Amino acid sequence: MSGRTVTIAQVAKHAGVAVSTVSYVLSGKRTISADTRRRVLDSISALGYHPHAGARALASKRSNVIALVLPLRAGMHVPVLMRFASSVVTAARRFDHDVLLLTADEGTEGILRVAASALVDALVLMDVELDDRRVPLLRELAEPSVLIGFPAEPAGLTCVDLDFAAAGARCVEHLAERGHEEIALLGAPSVVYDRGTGFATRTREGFVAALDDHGLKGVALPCEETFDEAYETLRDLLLDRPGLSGLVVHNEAAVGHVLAALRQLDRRVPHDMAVVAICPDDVAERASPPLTSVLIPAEEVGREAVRLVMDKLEGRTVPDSTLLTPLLAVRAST
Amino acid sequence: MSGRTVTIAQVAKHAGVAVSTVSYVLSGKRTISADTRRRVLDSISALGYHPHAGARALASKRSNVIALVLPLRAGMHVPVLMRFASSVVTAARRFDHDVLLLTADEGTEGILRVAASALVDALVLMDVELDDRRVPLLRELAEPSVLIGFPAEPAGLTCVDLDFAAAGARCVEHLAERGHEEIALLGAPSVVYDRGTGFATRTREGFVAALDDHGLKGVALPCEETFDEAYETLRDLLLDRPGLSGLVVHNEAAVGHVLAALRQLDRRVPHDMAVVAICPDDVAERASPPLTSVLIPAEEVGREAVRLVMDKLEGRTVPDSTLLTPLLAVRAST
DNA sequence: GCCGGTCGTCGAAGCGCTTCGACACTCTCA
DNA sequence: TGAGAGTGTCGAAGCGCTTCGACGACCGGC
Repeated sequence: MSGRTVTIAQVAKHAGVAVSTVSYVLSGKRTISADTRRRVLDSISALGYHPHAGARALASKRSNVIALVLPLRAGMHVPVLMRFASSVVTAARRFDHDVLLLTADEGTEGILRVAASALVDALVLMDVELDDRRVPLLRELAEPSVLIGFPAEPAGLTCVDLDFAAAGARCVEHLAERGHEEIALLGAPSVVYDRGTGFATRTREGFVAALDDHGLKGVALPCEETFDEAYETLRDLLLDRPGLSGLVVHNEAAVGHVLAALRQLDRRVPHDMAVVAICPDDVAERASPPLTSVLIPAEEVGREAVRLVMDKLEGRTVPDSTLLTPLLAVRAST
Repeated sequence: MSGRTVTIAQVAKHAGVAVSTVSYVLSGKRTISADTRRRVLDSISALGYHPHAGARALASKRSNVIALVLPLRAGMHVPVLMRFASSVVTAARRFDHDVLLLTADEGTEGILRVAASALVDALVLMDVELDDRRVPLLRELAEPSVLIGFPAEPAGLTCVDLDFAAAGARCVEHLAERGHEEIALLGAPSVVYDRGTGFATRTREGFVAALDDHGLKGVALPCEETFDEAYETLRDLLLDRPGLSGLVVHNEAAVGHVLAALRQLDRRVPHDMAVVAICPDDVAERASPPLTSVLIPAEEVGREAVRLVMDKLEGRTVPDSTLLTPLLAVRAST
């Protein structure tokens, strides 16, 4: 509001107290009388004071900024990533922290840079690969970090994610309950499996294991994200397995194509083919018909990641691994 | 690399020079002999020195961070937004700046906070509405800002965007050249028009004006983003206008549905219906058939926004308005 | 009535960096 | 040969904040 950068000294003068008193009012680290506190707070809002972030960081060794490392690689579904990202920002603000956005082009260099320069206090990493180049660096860093997703060797790291194995299994279970005996999983594009991305692999493992448990026949296939490729995959699948009556789709970008392809192939949903999706709620709801789905709790994951990283910042010990239980919402497609 | 935070004083000692000399080597603001410079740079890498961001910001009054304000509102196509965002990050790094991510939930408060606390030097705002609540604030701020998109009253602001009016017109022109006489624009969801978002409105205006110029018949309609709604819109449109032979689709999320609906309605592309899309290249290429499209040059827009904001930071004067010329790529759909 | 213990506040010492003025040199040119 | 103009480097003064130790004032207990 007012002219040029207001400093804590001006606030102190205006309120008739010492600079340190203003600081203690703001941080609450020492008791301040109600009267003084009010005078100080009044002065702060009268002058429109905002503490200088750099000065604060220098003196307190805390920048109140966390890094969000978001590679945005091929085959990742961007809207889903953004829901994570957005919930990380919201959650961070609750802890009075801001979020610095790091993308992949700088590689691990960028992580080192923002950590070593004390630009950030802590890091949240998304889109984690099984064999992730960032992981060794994280182990060396003094700054705490939390991964959204699991690398192959998560020992000593803090990871949080939906329990995708349980999600895959939950879909099978649901279809088994509905009496289906032969089902298929259409997953991520094959490039995602090739890269060894954890969530895709783990869903498939959970799916395959559950097939066994329930005595069902079935198969797990990758699924590309163009209509034509999805169509072909599905057509071949139906030729191969005429008894197929249930489909689990774990691919937000392809789910629309799969439904269109089923339409084209004259399979009605759910009458001729039951479909369960693993995707965010809004995608499932907007499909036609609305899809029974295991929702990806993006908000919860982001919030949890921030909570964990803040706990680590405060020196509290946190569990290495946090798996969120999948929830299945029944809609019109099964 | 090394133990704990290395300071400039340690580098100076290691290199046998004064602290200020190290600083000048880093900033290049005074001439330093080649010999000294080398000794200093060697010490820097030997010790693994990274300047403390907070200290630097405090002393230099520059944080080397810019804010990216990204509301993520309903109806916006997230992957497109993220390409902008990602190119902003990349471009900012070229200028040795990092990017702080701000979302909408804090409202204009957040903008004021990061600017007043000197957390950021400048701001880039995305997803600008015609009547944007953030605009008045920007005018008051000492920090320079650039908008990606145009508000209704852009005087005194710096705005950059694709020239959507020209894009709409370019599509019409292309279809006119191909001999089509009656065409339609399927645009954003109606909520986006209702909100008065600039790019949707301006495309429509360009489209309508070009219709006139080329003596074509046609109509511009909003288009929702579920298959069913897109299907209905299209079916009604075809009933209404049996002579319709060309379609312009300006809606990344719906373009797949429109193609699926045309398939379902037995209209082959491009034989029975020519389709031009306004969307990123990869969406156009991945469609079946690949779509003739006006590409949204996300990378270029982001880069340009950063260039402008850096120019303003340096005190250079910049044009109020930067419109990027649309480029049409002909593919299989026309 | 004195002692020890909070409570509330202050002053000062940094935090790690940039930048300004000063200064010792080395060249040039008169 | 000496004045003037660069060069290259240094020391010190901040930048705005947090935090530590100090110190009155006030409390209850003996």
